[in-house]
Amino acid sequence: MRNHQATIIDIAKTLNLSKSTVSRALTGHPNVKAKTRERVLEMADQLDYQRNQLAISLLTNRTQTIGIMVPEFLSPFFPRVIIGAQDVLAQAGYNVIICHSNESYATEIVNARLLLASRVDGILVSHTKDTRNFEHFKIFERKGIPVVFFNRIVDELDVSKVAVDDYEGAYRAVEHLINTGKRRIAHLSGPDSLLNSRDRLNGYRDALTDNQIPIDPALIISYDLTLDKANIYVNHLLNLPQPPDALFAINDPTAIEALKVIKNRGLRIPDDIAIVGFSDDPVSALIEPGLTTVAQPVDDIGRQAARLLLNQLAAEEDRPASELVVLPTRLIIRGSTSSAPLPGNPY
Amino acid sequence: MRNHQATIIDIAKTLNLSKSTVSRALTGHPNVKAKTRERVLEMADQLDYQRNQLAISLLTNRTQTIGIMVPEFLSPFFPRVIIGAQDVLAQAGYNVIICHSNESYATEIVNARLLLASRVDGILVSHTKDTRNFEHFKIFERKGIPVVFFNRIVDELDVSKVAVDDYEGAYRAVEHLINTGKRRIAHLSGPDSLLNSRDRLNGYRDALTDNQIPIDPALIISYDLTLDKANIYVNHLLNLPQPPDALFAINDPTAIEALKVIKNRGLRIPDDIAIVGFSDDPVSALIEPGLTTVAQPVDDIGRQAARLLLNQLAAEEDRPASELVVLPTRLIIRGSTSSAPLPGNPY
DNA sequence: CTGTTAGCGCTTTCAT
DNA sequence: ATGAAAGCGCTAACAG
Repeated sequence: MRNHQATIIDIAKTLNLSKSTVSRALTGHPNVKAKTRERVLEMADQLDYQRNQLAISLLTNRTQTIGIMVPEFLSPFFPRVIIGAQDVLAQAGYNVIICHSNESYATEIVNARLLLASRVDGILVSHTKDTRNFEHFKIFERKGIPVVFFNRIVDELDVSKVAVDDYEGAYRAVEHLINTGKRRIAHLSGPDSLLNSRDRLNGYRDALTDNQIPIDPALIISYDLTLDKANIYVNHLLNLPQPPDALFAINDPTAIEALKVIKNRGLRIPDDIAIVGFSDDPVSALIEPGLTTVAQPVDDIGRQAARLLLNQLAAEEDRPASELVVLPTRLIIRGSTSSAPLPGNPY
Repeated sequence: MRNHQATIIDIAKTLNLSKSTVSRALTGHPNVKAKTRERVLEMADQLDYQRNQLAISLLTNRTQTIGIMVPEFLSPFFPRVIIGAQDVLAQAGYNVIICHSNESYATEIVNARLLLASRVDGILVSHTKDTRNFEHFKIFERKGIPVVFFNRIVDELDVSKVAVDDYEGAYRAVEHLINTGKRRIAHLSGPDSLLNSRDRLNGYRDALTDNQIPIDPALIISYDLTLDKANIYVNHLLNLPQPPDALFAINDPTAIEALKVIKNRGLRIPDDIAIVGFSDDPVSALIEPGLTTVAQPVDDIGRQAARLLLNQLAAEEDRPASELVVLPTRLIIRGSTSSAPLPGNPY
């Protein structure tokens, strides 16, 4: 059974004060006699009083709560982003509600409604791979609730965004493969609905073209990020009449799945086929061989996104112009592309 | 700038109705003319109306929100538990606020206050390794807000709890090491403040004793789960005059850290030294050699904890008796203890 | 079927 | 320095 939760009225009654005075004492208003404040504080403590944030939020139209929407958080990427964001937001006095949509567009819409009903003051979003309509985010904009996209960002919304330089990261990765002598470089790409997926694909293409390597459409496979599909596609690539001598994967989980398949088939990595991933998930340093990968500043993505949101929140009057932050990536070379790791390489 | 958010009063005014009628139409109350309901719904849609959950919560004294407190969520364990719990809770119409205390007792207390002020209907808790005083959880109990502990549970609170059979899991793991011929089995244990740490230690001890192997205190090291310390302790163990021939680690991250140290020193696994972890983090199957580990039903821990909480929530009158659920573990044998994996082993 | 009224817990004028 | 009263958005009696 739910017990009665102490309210300022309870404190007021016991102390023979008005609730106004109690409220003032509790919030640190100057116009309260020191003695009175002391008595109020003591009684509040004694009654296990906790201010009811709901009532305050209803009054002020501010919940001090930020919603974070991510497509999943089983892989280590999004939890790390969330931790970074939460750190910055907590410092500014904001709480956080986390929603994960499990890569489902329908769930994402439900979650958006939920955050709207919870009256969050702003949201941080990385959309699902199936999201092509962004109407449910525009509602926030119309209501003046700031939205910041991160990692998976969208052109068609005029909001602040944080991304990494996916094009550049992909370009450098493929360039590295070319430098190690690879020529038939396959790309296991993500769905076309994701901008970062398209950017990485473009980086891959341009790196090949700039190095006079023709693009072979048979070596480019776009898939929906479901790992068992990755398995199928890697096998498909290896069964080609002219199989690839290198694979650039859209992300680390995909690369690791590929690595497993390739090892199972008894091929040598990187001699028969080299592999590069994207993100530098912690696993990538632990597996054998270590996975060469494009590292993203994961924490920073969250921190920056939170800061952009705070910028929007700070503006009392009309919304400040939206900002775009693009963070750099860093190629980390490990055994999956280089049998003799460079000396001095910290990995 | 924050725009005005449509309220039922806005709808009522535009339609020349009373707000009660609008409220009834919106909540699906039967006593509304079909035509009226239709007009209300249409106008609500047109105005981007979203019910204000704050107002309802203030009225009903129910927020339909559950707080989940975890010590960290960088390792994959807690995110997986949270996903399981969230799944069950969402089905019952509850939202979730996630707090992580970063293994800090002080942060945990702050988070508890926060959840109290947010008026959550219940909480799921796994406490920090530094939590020895549980007063901040007793406040919930006093207010009649149900609390369920999971994974890291506590004897001194009379609440529902979900754990795995840590003792049994540890016992079987050590027994397995003995069966493979190991005799000097070290244990890298967790802090004494965690019950599951103590239980695993007891399982380790009893397995040795039952097999007539004397317990050597020099081989038991209790540490604070900070991975760089694990590194130091593993080196320390290997430097002993009589180094261990096997290591049972409190969890997989510790085991993997040990594995790295041991490989770096050029020792053979499992011949020179075998390793067993605890939890079966996904990494454990990917590293080389694969890590033998005690698997926990991670999803189920979250689901069960959520169910126990719903049981408490469902009870209108006095609180139902608290329940204890102990889930089984399963030993998964991989290369770190067995150079020739058993045929038919799915891993 | 619809309108009126009270009140959830709190902050904030406006009086005193 | 303190009290009285209004009101945030909503639901739920209570009237009609």
